This record gives sequence, structure tokens and C-alpha cells, in this order.
Amino acid sequence: MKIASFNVNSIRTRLPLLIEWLQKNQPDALCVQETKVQDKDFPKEAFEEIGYQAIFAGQKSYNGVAIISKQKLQKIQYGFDDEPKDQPRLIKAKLGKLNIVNTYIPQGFEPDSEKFQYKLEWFARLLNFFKKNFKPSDLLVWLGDFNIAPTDKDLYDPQGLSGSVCYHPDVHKALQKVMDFGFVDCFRLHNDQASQYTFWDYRLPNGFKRNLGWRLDHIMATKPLADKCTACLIDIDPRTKDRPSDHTPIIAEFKID
DNA sequence: ATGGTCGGCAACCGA
Repeated sequence: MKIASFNVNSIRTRLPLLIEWLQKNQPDALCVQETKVQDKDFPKEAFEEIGYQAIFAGQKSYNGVAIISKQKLQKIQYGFDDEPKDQPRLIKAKLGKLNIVNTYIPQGFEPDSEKFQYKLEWFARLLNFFKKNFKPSDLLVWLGDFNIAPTDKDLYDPQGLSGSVCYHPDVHKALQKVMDFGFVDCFRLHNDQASQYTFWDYRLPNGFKRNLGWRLDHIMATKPLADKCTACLIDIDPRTKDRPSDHTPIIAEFKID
């Protein structure tokens, strides 16, 4: 079972690239974030034409998540249990035996802002959501754009960027509490190198060429699922040696019978 | 150099 995550930064702009990527990589499910489209305008037909189907929750201009899969998704839920009017940042579904939770975690703007508090609270709500809906013994993958570089290996200048919203002690604590539910970082099962990134800021001149990046996109698995994880890799296009957007996809393979 | 560049969408907001 091949599962991928990609912050697309507009699914409509990225559509031709996504279609090509799906046809080449053939994942069982691709979880996307920042679709930036209302549900009525989601380009689901384009995916159906190549043998995929999509579930999605979006809004105008901002946020929005989707899961694009070959097989039909079951037990679909949009957002947290008790707050249907919240920003569209979470989709839960089940694909065969695999439970999937796709999240676009708030970025947080600045450490002393309301948006940063919203980010921290979001983690607490997410932990409640996991406790309510799952057990650590379930086959559960939690993936998406987390807007966190977990360790000093996961961003280009940990000292200079220390305390920024995606590399902040409060965010690290908040993430750890959710990880303590029973999650394992699939990428770190297979790779302990520093400077392996999934995001490069457009605003930094030649940021990608200079590898001024962050590892913000993650695939976390509960222990029984992590035991079945045979590979996890960050996808830089081997032909162009480039990334498709400001983010790049991350892919994990699980041997599930 | 407190900037830079994208995307949405039509003036700025978000990242």
C-alpha cells in the first residue's frame, strides 16, 4: 500500500502536474493540503478520468484538504468531531484496513499572535480526536503538512530560526504530546540524515538550489503500522532534480495483507 | 537589505 502527502498550494494550478505525478507514481492514496478551492469547484473529474476518486473539504482562497485514492474510501469524516464550522484542515477516512488522517496544521504566523495560539490549540484538539476515534494498536497513518520541523536536523538554520513558528519549543511540546499517543515518524525509520527537506520558501533567492529548506511534511504511523513500513522517501523529480512547488511530495510504502 | 515570490483573486491575505 503506497500512501503519499503533498501540499499542492492550489489544486487547480497544480492539476496537470498532479495528474502526471499520479500516473507515474501510482499511489493507492494521495493526501493533499492547501487545495484552495470550494467543494463545488474541486476538479474531481480530472482524477476520475485516470482511475482515481477524490474526497475533499475546502473553502475559497485558503486551506482545504483532500484524499485522492484508487479504491473507495470508507468511514469518511471532515474536521473534528464537534466543530463542523472550523477551517477545512482535516479529513479522516479508511482505505481497506488502513485508517488515514490527513491534516493541514495551522502555520501560526508569529509566536506572539492569536494564530499561534490557534496552532497550539489545534494540536490539543487533534490529540482528543485521536483518543476518541482510535487506539494506538490500530493501523493508522497520520500525515500531511504539519508546519513543524521536529528536530535540528529538519531545517537549514536551527540556531537562526529557533523560536519561529515552525521550530518553536511550544510547538515541539504540542507535537510530542500527539506523538505520545503512539506515533512513529516513518521517514526517520529509514533515514537519519540531516538536511532532508519537503519545503523551501519561495521568498528566499535560490532557496531550493541552496537547500534552504524545512522538513514540514510528515507521515506518522502507529507502532503496528510502522512495523509494516518498508520505505519512506521525499520525492524530488529525478529528471529535473527539482521540486514541483514550494513543497514536494513524501511517499511511504506499507506491507499490509 | 526586516526584503524576497507564489496563489487566489481582484486589494491585500496567507505562506
